[in-house]
Amino acid sequence: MKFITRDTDYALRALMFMAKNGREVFTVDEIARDQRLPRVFLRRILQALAKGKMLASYKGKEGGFSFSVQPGRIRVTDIIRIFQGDIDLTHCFVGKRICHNRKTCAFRKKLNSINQMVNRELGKITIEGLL
Amino acid sequence: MKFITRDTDYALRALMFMAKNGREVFTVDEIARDQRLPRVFLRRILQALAKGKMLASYKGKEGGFSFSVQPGRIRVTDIIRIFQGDIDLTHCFVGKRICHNRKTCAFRKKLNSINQMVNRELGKITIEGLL
DNA sequence: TTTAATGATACTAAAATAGTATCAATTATA
DNA sequence: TATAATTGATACTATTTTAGTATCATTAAA
Repeated sequence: MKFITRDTDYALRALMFMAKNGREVFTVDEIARDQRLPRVFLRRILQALAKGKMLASYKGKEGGFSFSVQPGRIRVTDIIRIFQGDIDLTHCFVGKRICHNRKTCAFRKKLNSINQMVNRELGKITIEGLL
Repeated sequence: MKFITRDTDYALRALMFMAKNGREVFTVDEIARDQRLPRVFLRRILQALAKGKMLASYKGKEGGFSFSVQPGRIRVTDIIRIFQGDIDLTHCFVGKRICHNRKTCAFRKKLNSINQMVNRELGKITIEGLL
């Protein structure tokens, strides 16, 4: 059961690396080298983080990526959301054919409360907290 | 984020159907027909449930499947376990390269406690409880 | 103007999931 | 005892998702 996909994983590693080395701007290449991650793939990941407003990006020579949000304010759930969408454990009964009574369904209620709990707890952990 | 795969889903539906129609023995075909599930696939699913000791199976004419555990004692987690393995949300950092300090890692601790909670809560719901 | 960076996007590869096909073994019953 | 109706086992195919590559365009510093 895969809860964290590789994009999320690599993103977290990259962000942790950046946070640890409190510098300003990092290029894809230096992160990839240090963390031993596939460059081109990592690049797309950092681009996504930039689109998701977690990082700022600078094109051209001497360019790279820097935090646009403090590492202490980036939650694990924010990263998961960018790569895997909202955490939603309630996509259970495919097509929902069985769930006529979605509002009263005990299973769904239970899944919902579990879901909230997972979100709440993961929302407490930030990049900084991971160091 | 897919928490429940299709096997698990179909298995739950089939079991709910069986539990609802308190009869003894059901054939794959009648369950498939009623629930509109792909027969051959469903068959493999019921076979797995039999291997997992949730159902008893009877070969030959007039054969089929029946509960070998009361529906009130079959937990959702039992079914998930059969098709998706143990619920484990802690498979995070691929290869664990980053997690030197696995014992002290705050993230892992958090994931572990979330995991326990999910298991505990889903362990409270049985097939009977889903009806 | 060159070089070192990201932006965007199309493509390929690998793995997981979903589903089919088929033959063997078993059992009730005509 | 032969037949038909079932599950057991297993190999195969198809689809979808995940992982990763290739490449050209754009930007900006030196």
